[in-house]
Amino acid sequence: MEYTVNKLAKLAGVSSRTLRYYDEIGLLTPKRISSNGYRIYGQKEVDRLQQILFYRELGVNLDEIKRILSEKNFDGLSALQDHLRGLLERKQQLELLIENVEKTIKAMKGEIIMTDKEKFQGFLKNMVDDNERQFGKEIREKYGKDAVNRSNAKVLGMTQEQYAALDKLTKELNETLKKAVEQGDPGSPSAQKACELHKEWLCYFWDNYSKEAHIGLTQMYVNDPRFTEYYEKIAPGCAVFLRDAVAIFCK
Amino acid sequence: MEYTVNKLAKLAGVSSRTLRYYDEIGLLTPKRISSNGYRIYGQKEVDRLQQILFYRELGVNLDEIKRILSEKNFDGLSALQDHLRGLLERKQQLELLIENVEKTIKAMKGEIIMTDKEKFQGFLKNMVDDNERQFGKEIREKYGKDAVNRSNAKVLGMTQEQYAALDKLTKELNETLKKAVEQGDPGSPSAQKACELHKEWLCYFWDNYSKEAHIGLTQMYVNDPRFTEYYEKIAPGCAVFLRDAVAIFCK
DNA sequence: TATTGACATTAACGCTGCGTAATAGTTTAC
DNA sequence: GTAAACTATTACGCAGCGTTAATGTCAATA
Repeated sequence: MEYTVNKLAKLAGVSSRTLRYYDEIGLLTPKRISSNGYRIYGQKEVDRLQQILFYRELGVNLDEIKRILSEKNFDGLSALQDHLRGLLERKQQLELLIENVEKTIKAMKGEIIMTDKEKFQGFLKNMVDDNERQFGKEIREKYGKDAVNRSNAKVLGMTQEQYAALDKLTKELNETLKKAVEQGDPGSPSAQKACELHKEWLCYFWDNYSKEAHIGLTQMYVNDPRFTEYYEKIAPGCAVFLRDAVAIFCK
Repeated sequence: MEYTVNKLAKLAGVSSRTLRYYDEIGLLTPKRISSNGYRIYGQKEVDRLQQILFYRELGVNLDEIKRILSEKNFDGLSALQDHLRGLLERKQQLELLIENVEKTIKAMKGEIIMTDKEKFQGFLKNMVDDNERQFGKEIREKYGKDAVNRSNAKVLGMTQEQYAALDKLTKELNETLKKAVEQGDPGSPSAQKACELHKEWLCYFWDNYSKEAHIGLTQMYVNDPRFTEYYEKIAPGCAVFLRDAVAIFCK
């Protein structure tokens, strides 16, 4: 049985271009060239193509396949074992990458939840203010200021103590941070204090803290203009400063 | 602070070629070009490069990075989530590949152990024959023929029963296979019987049998000339026939 | 028999993200 | 003043083909 390029291509499920390419690189040369210049393949070539595709499917590159098939002693086993090592390495790298991306996404989400909460706090504050303007002390008389706060806190899914503590912590963090930035040294005690506070603060939003995530998050502050902007409001250069400080803090 | 290519390159830990390339594709254009034609980068460019490298580290391609950074609303989160999906897909493909390679390696090892055992059997047989020729019935008198066999079997790490059973099974398999090939139909009862025997036979070498591995192994018989040769001795076209029969058998 | 459509051929660019020359001009250091 | 160190542009190379483009050949039909 003899085949032209397309016949063989269809038989093996590859493109004719692929066969020409394999001819070009000397991986699979036709049995003969007919008088009209057509490539003619025979049974031996079909078999060899099968072997080629077999290894190709396993991700072996064409040069390697050529080597494997050309070697008399045909040690496909150790070739595949080498290949497997490469694949496992690639897998490890990929897994590392995925882990990083997931961590980053988590950090971003943490930030978004936080900013959402802040927005929501602002919204509630306005509502309370409006209520107060509209109804004067009525509301306070009915529920008491603490009751309103309690309700706000509840909506946010926190106990009032937590809420108050977070509020206090946020202010403390921002102040400490501001002062530290003014001093200018990311390694200074006040900067490191700010890092400690930032870590505490983070734990309000994160289920599990890790140094890497902390470093990643502060890098995010620098990379993402939206977050940078937020921190620029506290002090100019604050995002970069915090990142550098946290890098020292986590070392 | 202003930087020429190499300054910025060293600062960011990339090559100057990379920066020129980023300029070429419009990913990072210098702040200005000085009178001598040198690229001059400013602080803004440094920051942008940081962002670029941040995403690059996560495996995002340059076009995508350009898109992310150019978008006003800068939704890095969903971009990363998209990216993550791609990565997970790649991981899955890679894992599939690894599984296949491992399976193939296992099959090859099974075969090699088998061929080694065959060689060893041949070797032992010769030894026994030689001994018999040299020492006539001396050996048999000393240990008895069964004792020699027992010792042979022991060297092979099998009980004598196992050894005999395997031997019998191998012969039965080969005969059945030969007849089936002569009949020519991989779906025929005798062919399927051969498959059943081949499965049994395999279980002498494999700890855990699977249909996929069985199919993979018989494909190996076709792909690997060394194995093909072995089966060709039983009957012409035997390897291909067995593969096709097992494909039906495992269906 | 002339034409058409399905095939075949070679040659060439394109993709990704740069590495690596080659060639030539500029700035800096001694 | 000259050499060393830097800058620039241009362009090939990498892997494995996909994809035109321009052209030739074969089998079948009008």
